[in-house]
Amino acid sequence: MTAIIGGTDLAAEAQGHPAGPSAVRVLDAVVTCAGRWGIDKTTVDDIAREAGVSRATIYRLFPGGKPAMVRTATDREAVALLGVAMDRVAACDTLAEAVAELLCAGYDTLSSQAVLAFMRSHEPAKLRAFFSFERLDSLLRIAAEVVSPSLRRFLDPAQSRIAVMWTARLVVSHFVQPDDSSDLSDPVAARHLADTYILPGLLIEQAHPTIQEQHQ
Amino acid sequence: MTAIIGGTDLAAEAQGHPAGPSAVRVLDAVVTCAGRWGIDKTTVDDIAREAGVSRATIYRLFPGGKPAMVRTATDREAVALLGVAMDRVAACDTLAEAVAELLCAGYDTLSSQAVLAFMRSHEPAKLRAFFSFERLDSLLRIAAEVVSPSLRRFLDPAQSRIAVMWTARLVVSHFVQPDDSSDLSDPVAARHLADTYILPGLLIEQAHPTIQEQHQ
DNA sequence: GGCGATGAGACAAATCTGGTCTTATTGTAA
DNA sequence: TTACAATAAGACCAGATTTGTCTCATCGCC
Repeated sequence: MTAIIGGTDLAAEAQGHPAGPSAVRVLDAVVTCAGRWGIDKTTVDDIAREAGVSRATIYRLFPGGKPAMVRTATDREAVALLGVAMDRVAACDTLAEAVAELLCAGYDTLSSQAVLAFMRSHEPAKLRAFFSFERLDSLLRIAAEVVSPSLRRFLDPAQSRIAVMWTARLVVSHFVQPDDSSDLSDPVAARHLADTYILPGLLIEQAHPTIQEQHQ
Repeated sequence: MTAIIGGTDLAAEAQGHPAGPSAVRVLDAVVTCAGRWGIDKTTVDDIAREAGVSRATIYRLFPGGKPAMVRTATDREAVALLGVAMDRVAACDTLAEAVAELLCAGYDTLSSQAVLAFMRSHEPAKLRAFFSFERLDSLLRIAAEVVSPSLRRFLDPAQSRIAVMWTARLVVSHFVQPDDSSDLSDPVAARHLADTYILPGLLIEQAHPTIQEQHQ
C-alpha cells in the first residue's frame, strides 16, 4: 500500500487532495472528532482546535469547507483501511482463499474504524444513508483501485475489478445490516459466502464474458 | 433501593423533580444523548426527539431548561448507581469488607455509566471539572443519603455518613485520575486501600469523637 | 530583505438553539 | 356527550453559534 500515514502523499495531491503536514493533521482531526461526536456535531472549530491549526488555515487548505474535508478524510481512510485488507490477501494461495480473506478483512477493518463504529452504534440510519447513496460509488471505485491488483494473480484486470467490487458490496451490506446467520468476522462463514455467492459468478463470467467486461 | 427505573418515583416528585412517565422518558433521553454526544453537544431538540416528546412538553416538565434536566438526570443516575453499589454491600459481614466492596462497587458503577465513560475518554478535563466543583458536593450528599444506611450495622449514623463520603471521595478521585499502582476495580487493591486509608481514620474517630460529629 | 505559510482575530451572513406562546388533538373521567 | 388535562405541532423571536472570507501581524527560511 501507499505511504500515506504520517507523511505527505504525492498521489493524493495529484488527484486534488491537499497533503502537506498541516493537511494531514487536519484530516486526522476530522477522524478523531467524528469518532467522538459524529460528523454532524463536529464543527470546523472543533477540527481546528484538535488539529492545532487556525481556522483560516483550514479554509485555505480545504476551500470546500467541512464537506470537502470529510470527503477527503473518508477517501484517505478508505485507502488506508483497504491497504490493510489488501496486505492480508497477499498471503493467500487460491482465489477462493483470497476472496474469503477479503470479506473477512474488509469486515474487520470497517468494524475497527472509529467513525463507523460511532455511526453503527449511535446513528445507524445515517450509516445506511452514507453507504447507500452518499459515497458508495466512490468507495467502491477506490476499493477496486486499491485492492484489485492483489487479485491479478488469479484473475485478469477486468475480472479482478468485478470481484473486488462485488466483494466490497457484500462487506458493506453485512456491515450496515449485520446478519445473524453469517458473521463475516468468522473466517469460516466468510469462506462459505465466498464459495457460494462470489466464486460461481466469477467462473460463469469467465466462461461467457459480458459486453460490459469486453469494454473495459 | 428505590423503585426508579421504569416507573414513577414519588420520592423524586416530593423533592421537586418531575417524575411522570414523560419525565422519565425525558431523563432517559438525556442520559442516552449525553452518552452519545456528550452533554454540551446535545440540544433540547435532540432530547425531545430521543424521548419522543415535544419540546414544549419538556419545558413544561423542566422549566429550568437543559441545566435542570441534566441536574435531575444526574441525581437520578447517581441514586440508581449508588443503589446498585449498596446492594453489593449488603452481603458483607465486616466493616472492612463493606468499605472495600463499596470502593470496588462504586468504581465499577461509575465505569459502567455511559456518560461518564464518554467524558472520561473524550473530555477528561470536563470530567474533572464536573467532579471537582460543579456537582461533587451534591453527589457526596446523595451518596451519604443512599448508601450510609448499609453501614449502620457496623457504625453509628454519623460515622456511617462520614465513612461513605470519605469512600466516595476516594472512588471519585481514582475515577477521574486513575492510579496505576492501585486499580479499584480489583477487590484486593480495594481492600488494601480500605484497610490503609479509611478504616484507621474511622477507628480513631471512634476513639476521639470530633466536634463535627457531636453536632450531627 | 523577500517570500510563503500560518495564526489571530474581525466581520457579516446563515444557521442553530433556547425559550415562550398559541392552537389543535387526544385520551379520559364525569 | 361534554369538559378537562396533557400533549403535539409548530410559529415566533432573541441570542448564541457557526460558517466562510478577509486583513494584518508574525514566524521560519531562502
